[in-house]
Order: sequence, then C-alpha cells, then structure tokens
Amino acid sequence: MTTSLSRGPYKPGRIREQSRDLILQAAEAEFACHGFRGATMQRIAESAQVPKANIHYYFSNKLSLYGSVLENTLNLWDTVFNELSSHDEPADVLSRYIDAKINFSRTHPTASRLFAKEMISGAPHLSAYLQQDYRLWFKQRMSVFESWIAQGKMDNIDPAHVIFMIWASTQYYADFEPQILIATQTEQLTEQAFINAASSIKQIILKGCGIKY
Amino acid sequence: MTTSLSRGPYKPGRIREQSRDLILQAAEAEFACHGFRGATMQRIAESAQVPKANIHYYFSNKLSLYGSVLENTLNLWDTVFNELSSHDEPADVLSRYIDAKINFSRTHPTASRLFAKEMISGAPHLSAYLQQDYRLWFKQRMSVFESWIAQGKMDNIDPAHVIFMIWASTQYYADFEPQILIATQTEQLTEQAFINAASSIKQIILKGCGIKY
DNA sequence: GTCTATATTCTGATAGAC
DNA sequence: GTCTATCAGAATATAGAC
Repeated sequence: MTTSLSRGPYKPGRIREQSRDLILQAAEAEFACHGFRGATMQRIAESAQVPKANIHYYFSNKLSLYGSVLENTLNLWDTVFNELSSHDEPADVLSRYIDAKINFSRTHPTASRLFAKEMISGAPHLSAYLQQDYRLWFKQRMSVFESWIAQGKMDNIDPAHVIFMIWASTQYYADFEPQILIATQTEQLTEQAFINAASSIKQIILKGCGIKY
Repeated sequence: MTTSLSRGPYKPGRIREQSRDLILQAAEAEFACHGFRGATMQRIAESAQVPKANIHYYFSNKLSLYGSVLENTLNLWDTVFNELSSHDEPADVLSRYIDAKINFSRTHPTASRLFAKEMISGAPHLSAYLQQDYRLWFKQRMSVFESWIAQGKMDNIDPAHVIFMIWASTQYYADFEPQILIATQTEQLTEQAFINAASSIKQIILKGCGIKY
C-alpha cells in the first residue's frame, strides 16, 4: 500500500483527501450496519482512527456526512444501472446485466446494504435522486422489453416485475448474506458462489421469460 | 373495534395485555424503520400513546422489548415458511408458496422490513433462531427439490438459488416499496398489484425451472 | 397499575490550545 | 491542520408520588 511519503513530492490537500476518504469509508460501513440514526460519530471516528472532532472538520454535520456517503454509493450504483442499455439480443443484454449486478453485490456489499437500509426506511434521503433520472431510466428500459415482446423475442410478461426480480435476486446475495451463509452452511461467499448464483438466476430468468439463448 | 368495556366482565390482566400489545405494535414499526439503535423509547411511547416510563413497566429494557418484537415477527414468519412442505406436484407446491410469501409481504410489510433490517445489520440478534430449526428446514426443502430433479419434474438447478430467488422476489415488494412505487408511478401498492406480482414470479420461476404446469 | 420527575449516560457539535 | 476538553441536548432507565 502506498502512503503519502512514497508518492513523491508534496501535493497540497493530499492528506486532507486521504483522511476524508478514510472517514467516508468508515461511515459507509457504520451507516450500512446501523442506519442513519443508529450510527454514531464516535464509532465512525474510532473505525477511521481519527479523533471525533476531526470528522466535523471535514463534514459540517452528521447529515452532510451521510449525504456524501450516499452520493458515493449512488454514483457506483448508476454505473451498473446503465449496463442494461443495449439494443442487442435480450439474452445477451440480460445476461450481462445480471452478471454486472451480481458482481456489484460481491465487490460492493456495503454500498448495496446502505441503499437497502435507505429503501426499507422509506427512502427519506433519496427522493431527489429517485424522482430525477431514475423514472426516465425505468421507462426507457420498460419500452425495450416491450419491443422484445412485440418482436416475439420474449413472453408477454410485465417488464416491471422482471426488472424487480432481477434486482431482488442479485441484491439478495449482498443484503441477506447472513441468511445465505447459514442456509448453505458456509463461512463466506466465495467468488465461485457468486458465479454460480448468477448462472442460476440467468438460467431461470431467461428460460422463464421465454428468451432463446 | 372492541374495547375492554365492550367485552363483558372484568378479566384480570386484560388492560395489561392491551397496553403491551399497543407498545409492541408501535415498537415494531419504529424498529422496522430505524433499526435497533436508531429507534428511541421516546418515539415508541409517543406512537403507542403511553408515557415513556410505562414501557419499562412492561419490558425491562430496550433490548428485551426488541427481543419480544422480533419473537412475534419470527412466529409469523414461520407460518409462511412451512407452507413449502408438501410432497405434491412442484407446480402446486411452489405456486402456493409464492402466493403465501407475496401475501405476507402485503399483509405484514413491517414484519418483513424488521427481518430485513436485522439481516442487513448482520443478524446480531437472530443467531439462536437461525442456528436452530432453520438449517434443518432448509436442508429438508433442498432434498424435496432434489427428488423433483431426480424424477425429471424440474431442470437441474441448484435448489438453494431457487429458494433464495423466491424469497428475494417476494420480500422485495414489502422491503423496497418506495422504489417500486416510484418506478411504477403509483401512490400505493394495491391488492391487485400484489396478485400481478405473484403471477409474474410464478410464471418465471416455474417455466424457468422447467416445471410443467 | 399509572404517571411525573429525575438520575445518569451518551451523542452531536464546538471552543480553543498547540 | 490537528487534537483535547467540554457543552447542551437527548437517550435509557429509575424513583417515588398517586
């Protein structure tokens, strides 16, 4: 791991950025685990190994820290979101999307959990985000499915439920990890486990929607 | 709604039970929304319309109140859990189970959310429950699927992923309600919406697993 | 059994030394 | 820029009147 000393000449603001990132990382884990109200600045500070007061040096208050964490998460989220955008064959598009979603659950589980916690709480801090691009994105994706149905490339199923099913199934492996670990009697979810999950989900969704592959 | 006055003769402990239930109901909503740490006794008391101190008269402390709420939730949960127990045709068994699960999401959304919040937090208060009957239940259900596969009644898919997919898809309509409302541009999920969801999920799962129906 | 008042601990936020 | 010390308010929990 590189430190500020090994990176060559002094660059103003580098330490500041590093501390900020450390705090954001610790905050993400804490908020994902305990929610906005349940998380404490004390625990975030301990986890980031900075004095509690320093958090207020980088972020004006708890809500603004949470907002920054959420913003980071949503940016990551959007990247995966937009994978479902091609006009290729449905089998390819959905396979790639399911792989991308499962991969996100594997590589960014806390981001997934943070988002889930927000949703379960009624999404009080997400209204702006959800009203914005999100509705448009969903409508556009819906019409892609509808054109597939019109072309006889998939069965006549309400596309909304297909999308919800893909979201639900893929996010489950991040959000409900404890349940999966106990059910499958394993200690942790390996990369192979995620690959197997994606494979099963793809098989069921594609065949279940009558998509040829 | 019947009150203690309309129920006839005095019965010792009835007022006590009613207050206890009121508090439990308010606590379930509060814990489901804000998690264990995020929920406050103050807000639970206000919501249940009792003085804050009275909660401590019925429950020794916050953790024990949470335990009681969780116990109620898990009892409800188990009822639906056991619907997947028949040795009939897979199409019937899975259809009934999916209907039961979707119905639970519709009639007990807060119970679903409470359970989800616990899971996302790492299930710190569920270890006893999950270690117990749960593992056995899951193993038994897995072997039912395996016998179906052996009899050629369904495709060769890892049963664990099928079960996770059913859980994820059905619970999604309770846990991620805000997202669904915004995506579908509706104000609330009607009973018909749940019926449609169940129908789509059944269609995809059954066909996707190669189960004849 | 029920409520008011209060003890005690904790949380978010700030002041000010270095 | 960083940390120690500390404040005001809120949280859990209890004591004790009625």
